[in-house]
Order: sequence, then C-alpha cells, then structure tokens
Amino acid sequence: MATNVNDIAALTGVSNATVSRAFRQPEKVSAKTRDKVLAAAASLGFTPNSLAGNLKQGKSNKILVLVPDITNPYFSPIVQTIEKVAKQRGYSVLLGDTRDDPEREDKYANMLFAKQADGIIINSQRIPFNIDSLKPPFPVVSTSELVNHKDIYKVRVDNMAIGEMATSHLLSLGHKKIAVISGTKGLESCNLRLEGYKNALNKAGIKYDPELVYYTHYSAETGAEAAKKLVAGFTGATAIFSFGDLISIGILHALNKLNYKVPENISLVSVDDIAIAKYCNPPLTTIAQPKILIGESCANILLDIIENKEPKEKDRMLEHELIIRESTAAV
Amino acid sequence: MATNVNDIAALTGVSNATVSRAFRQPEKVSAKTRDKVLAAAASLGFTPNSLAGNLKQGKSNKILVLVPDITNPYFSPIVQTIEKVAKQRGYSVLLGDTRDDPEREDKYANMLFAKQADGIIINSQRIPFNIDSLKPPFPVVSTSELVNHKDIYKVRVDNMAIGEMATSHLLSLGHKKIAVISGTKGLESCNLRLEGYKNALNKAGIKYDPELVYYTHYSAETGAEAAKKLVAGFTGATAIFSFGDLISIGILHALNKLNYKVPENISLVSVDDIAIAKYCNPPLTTIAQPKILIGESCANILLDIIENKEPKEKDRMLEHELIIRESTAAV
DNA sequence: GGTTCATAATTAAAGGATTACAGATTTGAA
DNA sequence: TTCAAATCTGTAATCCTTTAATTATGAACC
Repeated sequence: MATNVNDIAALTGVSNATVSRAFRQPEKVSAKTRDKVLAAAASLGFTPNSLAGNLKQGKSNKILVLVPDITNPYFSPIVQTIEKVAKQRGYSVLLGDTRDDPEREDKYANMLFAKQADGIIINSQRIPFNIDSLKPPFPVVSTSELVNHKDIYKVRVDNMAIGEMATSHLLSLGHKKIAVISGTKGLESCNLRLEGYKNALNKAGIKYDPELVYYTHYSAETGAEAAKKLVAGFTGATAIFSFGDLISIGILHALNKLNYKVPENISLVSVDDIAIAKYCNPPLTTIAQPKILIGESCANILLDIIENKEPKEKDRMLEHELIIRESTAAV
Repeated sequence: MATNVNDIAALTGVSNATVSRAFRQPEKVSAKTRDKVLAAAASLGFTPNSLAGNLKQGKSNKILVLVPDITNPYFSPIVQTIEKVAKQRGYSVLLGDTRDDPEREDKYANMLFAKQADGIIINSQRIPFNIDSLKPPFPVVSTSELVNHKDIYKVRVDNMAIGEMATSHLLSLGHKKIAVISGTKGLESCNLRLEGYKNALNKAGIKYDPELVYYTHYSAETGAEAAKKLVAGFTGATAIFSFGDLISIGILHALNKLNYKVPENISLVSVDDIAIAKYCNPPLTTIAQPKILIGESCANILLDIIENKEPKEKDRMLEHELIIRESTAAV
C-alpha cells in the first residue's frame, strides 16, 4: 500500500519532488508526467500527507474561531460565514466554543503558539494571551471594543449609536418610561448601549432612572426572568429596550404568560435581528447587526494578515440598521 | 529567539529528547530537570510545534464535524457538545458547514485522507468518500440511517417511532384530519417519519391521504410558505405534524398572519425541541431529540475508534420524548 | 568497595513533504 | 544547425519533534 510521495515516485519512475509538484504546483509539471503521477496516486488511493507539508511550510492553513456560544443564533451565522470565506481562500476552521470560560480560552489560544492555527478570530471580550509574545502584525481579529488594545485588528459595530437609535425609536413613538434589559453586566458592548440610551433620553429631556435598568444574560431563559422582575417592579414602563433578540424572545414569553400584550400594552425593541426575529409573535422590531458582513470582514482581514497583505483598516466599524416590525407601537 | 526544542536543550544543557519529554511525558523526567526546562521555555515563550509532533506521530488530534447548517438550532447544540467532549479528550474540532453541497462535502472528506483529521462525524445523508479506501474500523460516525452502510458506526433516533408518536398524540386528542409538513423530500429520516405517521393512522383506522402531505425544507421561511399553501388548499385539517421546530416557527408565523389560532383552530406538533421551542407563542408541543446525548455519543464513539477502544454498539439508537406544551389541544 | 537495579538522560533515526538550486531537455529564433 | 531561453526534473537539505535503543547515573545492599 502506497503511503508517501516516494512510493509514487518509485512507481512512476520520477522523483519525489515531481510527485509533490504534481499535486501542489501542477502547472510546473508537464501534462504527461502530471497525468501519470496523478493516475498512479489515484489508483493507489494516495493523498499527500498534509501534516508533513504543514511542518515544512510552517503553516497549518487553519484558523481558530472562538465564540462564547455557538448555539446562540447571533454567533452561528458569523461562524458560518467565516467558514465559507476561509474555505474559499484555502483554510479550514477550528471551532472553539469557550462558554466564556477563561481556562478554555487560554487552552485554545495556545494552539496558536503551537502552530496549530495560523490566526484567531475572537468573539469575546478577552484576549486570552499576552499579545506581546507575538510580533506584529498579530494574526488576531476581535469583534469587541477592547479599548486597551489599540494594536489589534477589530471588526465591530457602533454600540453607542445602536443604543441611541433603539431608544430614539421608542421616544419617537411617544414612550417616556423606557426600561432596559441589558446583557451581561460589565460587557463593554452593554456599557456602550446603555450610554447611547442615556444620550437619547438626555436629548429628549428625560431624566435617566437607574431603577429602570435590569441586567441579565444573553438567553431567552434569563430574559424571561428579567421580564418577570420588571413587571413585578411596577415601574410603569411602557416600553422595553432589550439588548438581544434572544432576550426578547424570553421577554415575549414571560409577558404573554402575564397577559401583557406586545405592543398594545408594552413595546419591545432589541438588537441583533437573528434569523427567527421576524417569525416571532409578534415579529420583533430590532436593530440588525450585519452578521454576514462581520463574518466576511473578520475572515478576510485575518487571512490578509496571515498572507502579509496589509488590511486597509485596523478598526472596521460596520453599519447597523433599524428594522421596524410589530413589537413596537405608539403609546 | 528560541524556536525549537534544540534551542531549549542547548540553553539548559540537556538533550532535545529531554526537552520534548518535559512537555509530553513530564512524569518521565526528574522534577529538577523538568522545572529547569519548563522555566527556560516559559522565559523564552517557547511552545513545542505541534505540527512536527503530529507528523511524527501520524496523528492530528483533530476531528472533523460536518453539518449541513450550523445556523440550525438543531445542529448547533450537537456540535457544541461534540466540541466539549473532544476537548476533554484532547482533540480539537474542525467545522465543516456543508450546506448540503456534495462538492464541499467531498473537499472536507479529503482532509481525512490528507491526515488533517483523525476521524469524521457526518450529519448528513451522504458518506462523501469511498468507504473501502479506508481500513476498518472506519473513524466515521454518522447520524443518518444510511441503510446501505451497515459497516459504519451510527448514532441515531428511531424516526419511524417518532412519526408514530407525534401522530398518535394528535389522534388521542381527537384529530382525524392531520396534515404533514415534511422536511426535504427524499431524506431517509423524512421517509421514516412519514411511515410512522401512516402506521399510526392505520392503527386508528384512518385512511392515508397523500394530499395532506406537504414537502418543504428545514427552515422557518419555507415552513411558512408550506403553511400558506396548506391553508389555501382547504383541506379541512385540524392538526399539523411538522417535521422540525424550525418549520413550525414558520408555520406559526404564517397561521398567525392568516388569523388562524394555534391550538384553538389548529394543533401543531413537531420534532426536535430546539432551545426556543418552549418560548414560542404558543410554546411548541414537540418530540425532543436527545441532542446532547447525540453529540456525546458521536464524539465518544469516534474517539474510541480512533484510540482503538472498540465501541460497544455499532448502531446506537437514542430515546426520543414527547414534550407536551401548548400548541396542541383537543378538537 | 563492588554489584545490581531502577531511574534518568542521550543518541540518532525516523516521519513525509517541500523547495532552492542545479542539471537536463526542449523550444524557438537566427 | 546552433545557441540562448524557457521549461521540466532531480538532488538533497530542511522543517521540528518523537521515541526506540542505549548509556549514564545513583541508590541500595552485602
């Protein structure tokens, strides 16, 4: 059973170099030789061992994609797009589902140093390694703000503007008491969205009331809990700005159980525009994040870095968009 | 800048073999030497190059997971679980999102032959390579029926029983005219579920009516279209058995637009129990597939094969369960 | 002190493809 | 026909780690 280029070389009477070239740089081999080699390889079921090639070339042709939760319909299309672009450009995707566990993040990051991945796309707040141990340009792209890392390539969205846009939409419908159900406390994106909320309130001459802000996590389950608390709080809010569609799905569920009608009794706007947002009952008004574009940009920028094509922008800010559906209405 | 074991060896005055062992089999190195080596490596930021190790050992420590659509909330938890188990057992996951495209499937399968992955988990109908080019036990696990491949390890669910269970549930509520909205035509799982539907009908003495069967795809969008067609068909069905929760979400949306109330006007049961099924409006009655268990089994079986621990069962059938929520009611 | 065993460390040979460089052959022009 | 240029092929070094086989070290005991 043929196992390597030498066997094929022996069999076809050419050198191992030629066999290798027949696979990797076919244009450098005469048609006749190439056909002969490829035919012999095919007949013996031989495929060049990429591990050897990877070692020799010092390159794995793989990129690592870290997400906190692949199950979250916000992240999955991003990963899907990254995979698509990567494959087009000749790379494979290693998936690291970190669950926001620093230990797992660290372990995955180590694959970069062990040369198992040529670069990494990080969809969480942390950079799980000392950036100085790499020499620039770092093969790293992050989708977070990372205010302390000006030297890292980023693809992101203007979270402050998003907060302002969502709030303004509710204000324009006449809402004055707007509750916030935020994502995980402490996330920079959440801070910024809240900042935007305050700005919009401020411009409308409405005083910010911290009592109206609830913190939860990016899941339907915790969103439902937050909604229950909100209702129990008797705040008199006529609208809710939730920081994620998944949270909104939980809110919708809880509100429904409590016989609150959306949008008749209370309006709901959120962020993400995940695939099922338009199929909710009622369909969600939400601020769409350009998930496909985010994925494409992350992948292309990272691969450009890896291939020494300096990407244009170091900090790419992508457009968001308000999608008005049926979960918001005038007071 | 230190780049390999030899550098560390020179620096610490031991041999490269000892450096290697300090990392891979630390128990075989005296504590003193180990500490010295590891300290030197740490101070120089050295991590052994896994590509070289992989080559030498003829093993990549990676597994390939093929899914038609990572965005589908049925697949994402399976992948998430596989990733978790794999990491625990020392493997990384390469993600292949195939979109049911045979060309992409083939390309990915080739990674197995190029030694870039030690095994593969396939969540689609096809085995995208000639199984005979591998020698048993094949490092392949499939979640499909694959009736023509008795020699492949499988982890699956009893789709016929599922079809029967869903239908029986509706029958027990007094429904007599039950429409089916199936997944993609031709999928073996769909055939079997339909078979189960027929069996249940048969036992209840109800004649099977092919006019009541609609084919669509596993997405909310196409599910909604199918529902519209169904309503336009004036079949008089009082219940729908949809083959996936995602389809049901589309159905719910369409029905809602058409002012049909679920379950008052029409009952709806489906399959999967995806995470948001219980947060739908109304919450979906559905037959849960054991997604976590499927993921765990796939991963453990595959890794057992890879590590030459013969797995117990070649064809593991996992339990499904009817979860009664609020989308079904008595006629 | 001299032996005997463990234990620890070293030597040196893979593992399989890639590629710079050199040598060979063909092509095309004169 | 001849020679330069272009194209193709071969040689051999290299990528870096792992590990079988071997040797060195040291502890324990008589």
